[in-house]
Amino acid sequence: MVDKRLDTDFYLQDDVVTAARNLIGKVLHTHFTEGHTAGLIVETEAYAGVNDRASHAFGGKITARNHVMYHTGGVAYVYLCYGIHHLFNVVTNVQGVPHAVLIRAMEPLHGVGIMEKRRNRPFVPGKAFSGGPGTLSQALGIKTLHSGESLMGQEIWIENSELKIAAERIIAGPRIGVDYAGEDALLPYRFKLDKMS
DNA sequence: CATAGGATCGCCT
DNA sequence: GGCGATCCTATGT
Repeated sequence: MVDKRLDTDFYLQDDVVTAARNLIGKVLHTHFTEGHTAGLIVETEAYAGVNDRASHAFGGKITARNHVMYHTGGVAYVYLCYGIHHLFNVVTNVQGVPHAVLIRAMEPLHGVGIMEKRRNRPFVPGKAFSGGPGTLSQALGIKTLHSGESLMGQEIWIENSELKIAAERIIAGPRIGVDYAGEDALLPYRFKLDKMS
C-alpha cells in the first residue's frame, strides 16, 4: 500500500461506537517541529453526540470550545481538561452531527526519544508511558491549538496498520470519568486492546 | 464579573 | 487509595 492513511469514508461513518472500536490497532502519527512521532492506538472512547449526556455536545450545545465537534468528520477536537491535560479526539460523521472518539492510550512506535523529552521521563517497556489521554497528547505534542485541524494534513494523521487485531482482543466497557452522565455513564463505549499473554 | 468544576495525572501515605 | 495541581470553560448574576 502506498497510502496507508484512513480515508474520508472512515471519518464520515455514522456509527461512532463502531468507529471507536475500529480505531483500536490503528497508528496515530504527528509531525511537528521536533520531528515525527507515532503510536499504536490501544484505548478509545466514543462520545455519541446530542443524546449522550457524557458528550460536550449533549443537547445540541454549541460553544467556542466544542463547535469543531460539528465539523465534517476527519478533524481533531482538542480541549483542556483539569487545567493541565490536552485531550485529543477524532471527530466523525457528517457536518452537523457532533460525534467524537477520545483517544485514551497508545503504545509508542516511532520517535520515542522525542516523546521522552516531551514527557520528561524515560520510556520503560512494560511500564505506563502514555497510558492515559493527557499523557498521550503530551507525548505526541498535541495541544488545544490543534483543535479543528484536519487529520488529512501534514501534522496529525492516522494510518492503518499491517497488524490484524482479533475481535475478541478488544474489550468493551464503561467510559472513565463520566459519572456526571447518569445512566449514560454505564454505556459500553470504551474499547481497550487486551494485553497479549 | 464571579465562581465552580472538569472525558487527568503523578506523587504521597 | 487519597489528593493537589492548574486554568479554561460554562454558567449565572
